[in-house]
Amino acid sequence: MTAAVRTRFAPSPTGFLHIGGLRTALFCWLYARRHGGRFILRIEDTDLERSTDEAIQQILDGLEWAGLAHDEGPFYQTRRFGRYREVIEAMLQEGSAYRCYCTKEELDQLRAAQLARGEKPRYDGRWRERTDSRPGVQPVIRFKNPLDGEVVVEDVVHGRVVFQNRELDDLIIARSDGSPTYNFCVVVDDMDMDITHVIRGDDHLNNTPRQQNMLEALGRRPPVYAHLPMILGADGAKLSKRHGAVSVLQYRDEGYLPEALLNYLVRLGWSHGDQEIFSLDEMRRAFDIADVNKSAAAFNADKLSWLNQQHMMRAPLARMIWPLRWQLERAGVEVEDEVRLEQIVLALRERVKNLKDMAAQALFFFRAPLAYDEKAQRKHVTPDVLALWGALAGELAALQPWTAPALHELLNGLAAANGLALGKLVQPIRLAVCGAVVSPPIDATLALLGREETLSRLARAKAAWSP
RNA sequence: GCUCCCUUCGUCUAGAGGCCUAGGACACGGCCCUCUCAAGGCUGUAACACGAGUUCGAAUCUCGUAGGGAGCGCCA
Repeated sequence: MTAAVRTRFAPSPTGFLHIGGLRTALFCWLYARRHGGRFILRIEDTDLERSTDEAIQQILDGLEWAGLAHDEGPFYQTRRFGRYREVIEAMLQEGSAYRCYCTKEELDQLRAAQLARGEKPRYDGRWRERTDSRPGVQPVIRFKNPLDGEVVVEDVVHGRVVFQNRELDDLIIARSDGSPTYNFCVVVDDMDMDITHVIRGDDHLNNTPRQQNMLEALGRRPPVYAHLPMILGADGAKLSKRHGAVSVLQYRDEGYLPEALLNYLVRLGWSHGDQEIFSLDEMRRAFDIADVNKSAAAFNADKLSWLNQQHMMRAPLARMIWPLRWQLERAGVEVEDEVRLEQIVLALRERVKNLKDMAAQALFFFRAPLAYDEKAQRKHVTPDVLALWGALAGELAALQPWTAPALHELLNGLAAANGLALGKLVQPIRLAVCGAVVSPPIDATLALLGREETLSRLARAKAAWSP
């Protein structure tokens, strides 16, 4: 029996959760779910200067909105300082770590000199074998990295990556104030939390050999590593605020369904034959970390939009209600009637790309238009049609029942009887009730609007349009 | 600068030596459907970075070159 899969997502709360982080979380989550394992959330907040509670909350909110529930945690590194100290003490005892009394100035000087010589800047190990100390200097603790030989990282996505130990220097694992550093905490945490699969961005690939060396010094076998390709901005440059390095919560605000965002993200670097649209369940069943490819992917907002619409068209109506209602509220309209909301979803979901637009397009169902599109008015409102408005109003008033099919029949009949193409009759009506000439089919629109409101808007329009 | 990683249509990708005159999707163009807008159907334009090898045969293997990215912090 193989050990249960345990993955972790370990963001540092120095900013919001963005697309890249969410994708990493998604892959960790999917992999754990796929294998009946556990998904652990760990907050890497050892940078006391830059970590904030707001950022932590944002990350939690973002993951919750996305539906990526963790099974354990969140664990905070700041609450584990005692444990780190304990491990460092042990390493000092058995000689895999040592105190270094170099000053920052000294190190800066060393770096500058190396750079000037065209060398890779790195610590030269000058305190590695010393046992004395330097009065007045608080030492840092460094890990004693092997001097020669190689470290082989067996990466699930990149394959075998070999590093030479002589390229690696003795990194600092505890600052002079005693606080532990990232590369060390990760190792201890992954070890203590029994993480079996470390899935993270490939910007960490270069950290991996040192982490593996530390793990070895601690007497542990390395976990399985999977380094995911980066996500680039639409122009192929590094993701920045302009591109989509915005909080994932902003996607919620813009009217995206989380399952659509996740679907978009899962296809960045991963594929399953020719399939483009995945439900969460399908993703879970089909996903395998071994199918992830190596190259960075550019973010494409058009495709995300398309996917969002596809998911809206496929979603159960009930699932669409709360986000639509939320968007409507943000647009200033409170709606209680869920049946009506469902009908609106039905009428609009194939004509908009997101819920925010859906709410905007739905507004006329709740508020009569304040103005009419002038261009459309010039084009569609003719004396011929206006002459029919009396008859139209009369027939509408008498129509039984007030349903889309009945309305359809009525409009068709009226147009035919007067030798008009249906469009000639319908566009002015559309303009009268919506204020514009874009809406769902007119029969469905009027059916949803109701008889009373329809008649009142027709009358208002007629008054506004009559010379 | 050094080390590591990456390289198929504009973009996301399929492709694991012959199935490839390179497939799908988004976007873009055309046609159809049609009361508007969409959605949908059909269809078109468009790619193996370059150069050497290996092989009967290479998008697929090897080596170079070029381009891009990451790391080299008492940041994570």
